Amino acid sequence: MNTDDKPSSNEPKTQQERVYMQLREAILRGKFEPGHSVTLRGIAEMLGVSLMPVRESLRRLTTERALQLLNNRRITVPMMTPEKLEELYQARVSLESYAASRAIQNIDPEALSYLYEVNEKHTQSILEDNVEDYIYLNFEFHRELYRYGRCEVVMPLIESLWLQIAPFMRMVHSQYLTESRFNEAEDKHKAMLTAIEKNNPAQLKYLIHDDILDGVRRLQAAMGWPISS
Amino acid sequence: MNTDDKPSSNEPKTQQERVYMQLREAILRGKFEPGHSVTLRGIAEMLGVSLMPVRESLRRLTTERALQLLNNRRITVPMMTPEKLEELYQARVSLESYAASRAIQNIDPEALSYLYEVNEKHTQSILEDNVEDYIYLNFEFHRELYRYGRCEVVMPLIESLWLQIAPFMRMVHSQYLTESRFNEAEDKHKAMLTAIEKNNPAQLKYLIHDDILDGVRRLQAAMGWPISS
DNA sequence: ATTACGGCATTGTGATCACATGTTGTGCTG
DNA sequence: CAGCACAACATGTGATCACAATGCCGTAAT
Repeated sequence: MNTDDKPSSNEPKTQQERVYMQLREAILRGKFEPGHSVTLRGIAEMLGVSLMPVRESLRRLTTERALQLLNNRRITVPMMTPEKLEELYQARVSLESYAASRAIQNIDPEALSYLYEVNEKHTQSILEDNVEDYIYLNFEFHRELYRYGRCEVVMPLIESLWLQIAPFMRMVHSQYLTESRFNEAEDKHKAMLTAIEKNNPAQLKYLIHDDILDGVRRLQAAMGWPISS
Repeated sequence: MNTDDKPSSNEPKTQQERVYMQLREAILRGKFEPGHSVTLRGIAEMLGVSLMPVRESLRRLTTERALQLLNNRRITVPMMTPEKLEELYQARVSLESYAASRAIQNIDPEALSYLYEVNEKHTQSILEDNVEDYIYLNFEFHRELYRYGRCEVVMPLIESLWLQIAPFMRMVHSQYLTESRFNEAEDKHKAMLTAIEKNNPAQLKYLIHDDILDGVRRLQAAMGWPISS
């Protein structure tokens, strides 16, 4: 009798969903190298499942532009170009600023403390030189923040953008290390939490813009590209 | 020898691609009714193909949020809510303004004349009460405009948003008829083309915002929802 | 008349095979 | 040694079957 209109449950029921989540997390951890090709049978063997769940998962990921389906029927991790990076930057700023401005009014003390906790782990990952944790926890912090904006339309778009830049976050990280060691005073995430506590949406949006731009600048530097305005 | 790195060719080679394009166009024509369920075998029988291409196509469309996969394993056309509409509005304005501002500098006279042509057909569809053409040609005009922005990242996001509102454009259209007949002076698309000719990005962005907002308002009215600011 | 139960039909998912296409390696030829 | 033809392999796509889960509907008990 339970018609159960909810779009989907949280715990994956199908293998396809599990495979998708695993691949997704792997991408968001920077485990996928740009330009490398991904094969159905390779993934299937790696995860110990048959081809079908992998097929559907990769179809999802190509739709989200996390992977690319060349017309030689080969699936690869897309490369980056200066033009794509510029677009990713603009789109992230627009959508994430919006998500943040919606979230700021719904963040209660409990949520805030959890954000502090995530950021603490993020900081730890930097000190420990754990690159994959660094990449993943950065996204996790942003996701946890925007979560309270309840953006059921915008959030999937943002996550699609994340999947597209994630493979290049290793370069951002390495650039991080070469140019300057982690500085507590420059903890942009912590500044965001302060802006939230002071209920200052404008400041929060500025910090998000700055945070995203910072990553873009590092990636441009690591790629040897000219730094945009 | 041709490695052919281009992401995909224009002409669909696989059945899955053909099925996807057909379903996509059907959605962008308003042929899919909100709340209705879509079945694999139903589509397969309708299009005369087997289950596999349909499976992959529907997986793509659910990823783009054009369709919804309930946890009863049923695929349906999503309903609209005031909150979703608000998000769709904000996201469309942000992304389409950006796409337009990028496009305006690349539109040559030839492109402009084609845009006039598309808009002419769009106007025709209104006068002929051809609802599906009206819905589709509206998107087609915007797509053709943004095309010259060469937004390979942002464009897929915009199209995802279009797929989500398309099923509700019939209501926008009917509201169009009830409140006021088509007025040549109110042809927003023509005003956009004028803004392009005068090379006025700010005006173009304003007109796009206004055009999108106009549709949102009509939908809100048709749904009996309060009109947002 | 209403509700609960049970059997049947429908539906998405998973598995397996066949196949067209593209890739790679190898040996022949100039 | 370079260039090319051809075979062997790898890979995504399509088709078909099996199956568990879900929905649907008629029947019967209260």
